[in-house]
Amino acid sequence: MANEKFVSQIADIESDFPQWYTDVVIKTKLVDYGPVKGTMVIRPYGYAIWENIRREMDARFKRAGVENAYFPLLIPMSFMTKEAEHVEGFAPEVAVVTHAGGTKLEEPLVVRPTSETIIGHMMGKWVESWRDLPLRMNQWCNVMRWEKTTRPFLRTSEFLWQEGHSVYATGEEAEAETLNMLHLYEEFAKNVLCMPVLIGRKTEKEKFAGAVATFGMEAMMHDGKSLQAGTTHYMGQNFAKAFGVQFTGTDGALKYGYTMSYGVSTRLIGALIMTHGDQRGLILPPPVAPVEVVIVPIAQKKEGVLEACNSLAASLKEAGIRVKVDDSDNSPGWKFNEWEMKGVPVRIELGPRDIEGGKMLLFRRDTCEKTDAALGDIEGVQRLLQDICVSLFGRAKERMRSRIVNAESLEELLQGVNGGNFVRAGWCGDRACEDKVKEFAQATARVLDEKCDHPTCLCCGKPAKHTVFFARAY
RNA sequence: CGAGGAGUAGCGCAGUUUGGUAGCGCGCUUGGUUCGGGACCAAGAGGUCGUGGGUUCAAAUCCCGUCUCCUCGACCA
Repeated sequence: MANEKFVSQIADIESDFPQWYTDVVIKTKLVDYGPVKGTMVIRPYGYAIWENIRREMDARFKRAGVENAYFPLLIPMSFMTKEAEHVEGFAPEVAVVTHAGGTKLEEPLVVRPTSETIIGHMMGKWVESWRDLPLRMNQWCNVMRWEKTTRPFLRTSEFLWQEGHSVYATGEEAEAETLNMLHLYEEFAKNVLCMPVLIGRKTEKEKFAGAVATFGMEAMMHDGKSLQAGTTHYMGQNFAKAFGVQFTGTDGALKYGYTMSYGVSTRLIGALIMTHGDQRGLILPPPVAPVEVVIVPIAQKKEGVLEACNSLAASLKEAGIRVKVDDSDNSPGWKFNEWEMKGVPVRIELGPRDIEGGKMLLFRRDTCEKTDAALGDIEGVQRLLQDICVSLFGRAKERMRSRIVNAESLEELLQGVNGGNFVRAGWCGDRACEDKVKEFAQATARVLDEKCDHPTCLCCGKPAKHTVFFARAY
């Protein structure tokens, strides 16, 4: 059987999903564990996925008019303490530099867990007039949060991300941008990651430390658990006031700006793996796959086989497809399994028989179906890649749709999440009821639905203020 | 920090009960035959047994200390 060894070494996909996940990530050589606890070394294949995500995301930011900038890794401790809620939220998980240059520092330096404070500090210097607004920036960088438990990509002490930060003259504009970026993320998830998401506002409990409102996009994993795949935050004037981000308006009055921020991280790679992957390993959506098409020569030492493969590869490359010819000395069976495990969307098998008959064999990773095609049918390959995108999104969307259930009581909610569902339920808005849900069903409020169509709170029975998507989360 | 488990070759493990030559599988190296779903043969390289101390003629093995990692909880993108 195909992949028997691999499958036998990993835990069952449904019953022990996190272990499956970790094994797959390590075995497919996306990452290694780093020497420091909770850190990962991202290998070239894994990093190439991130580079593709970054390229696609960057293009969208540029189109939206956001420019890239860079701010320092180390932040003075005093910056962190300027916004009360912010420091309270992040204090437990920051790494602090106390010594440098062989002496103890007068003021400790925080390794950034996020850059609101240092960017707020610089915005305070850069913004003077209404003409300076809006100021919209993004940075690609690494951040560090000393988490207690970690898992590659999903939660690591250090991770790569983009964080966008903007300041506007009015709250309405900043709030609108918060939603714009949320929708940008949603579109990105759909078209680049082929991953359906739920978007919406977060509860007070789940909101970013120091924000007025937080919005999130949540993706459903194979096992029905939820993964926060991106967030946007509206800060109001909280950070502007803490860092003196003031400007003179058209009326000559001195006013505080309104800030917002948004970010997605390498966690998206984890989301991809857990959304699309199967027992054979990864399934990567073509837009982010480091290799979109792998060509496996059969009997590659025979006259003309490698030449035919290389020539086909050249044509595909010409058409803008990321292609690789696996001319290594491994057996074809090995190569099939290796590249399936690594999630390459399309494999082309090309041997003496095909060359003679002017054919090639196409294998699509999402359904594991094989079809014949005319040798050199580049457009056919392009169509197939396109079809894989549609099909991946379609089946993930269908899975999510079929796994959203409604509940009117805690018992129903528990039953729902136990069955691997997202559960829609009414909520009165009280923190106590939210905590009760966590305690009773280990489920948390992921996002609030736009409409409220449940009459009562599932917990206390009082009139519902919101309809909430509850789920167990990673 | 609470509970449980594990440290022996690059990886996965056996050996520990009952002290006595450092083992197995995979991987790696070399040569050859192969190649349409994880091929085969032959030869070879590779180990401070986490670490400190103790008992002993003799410790991977017994005793005491210590460090690290993993899983589950509380915290979190």
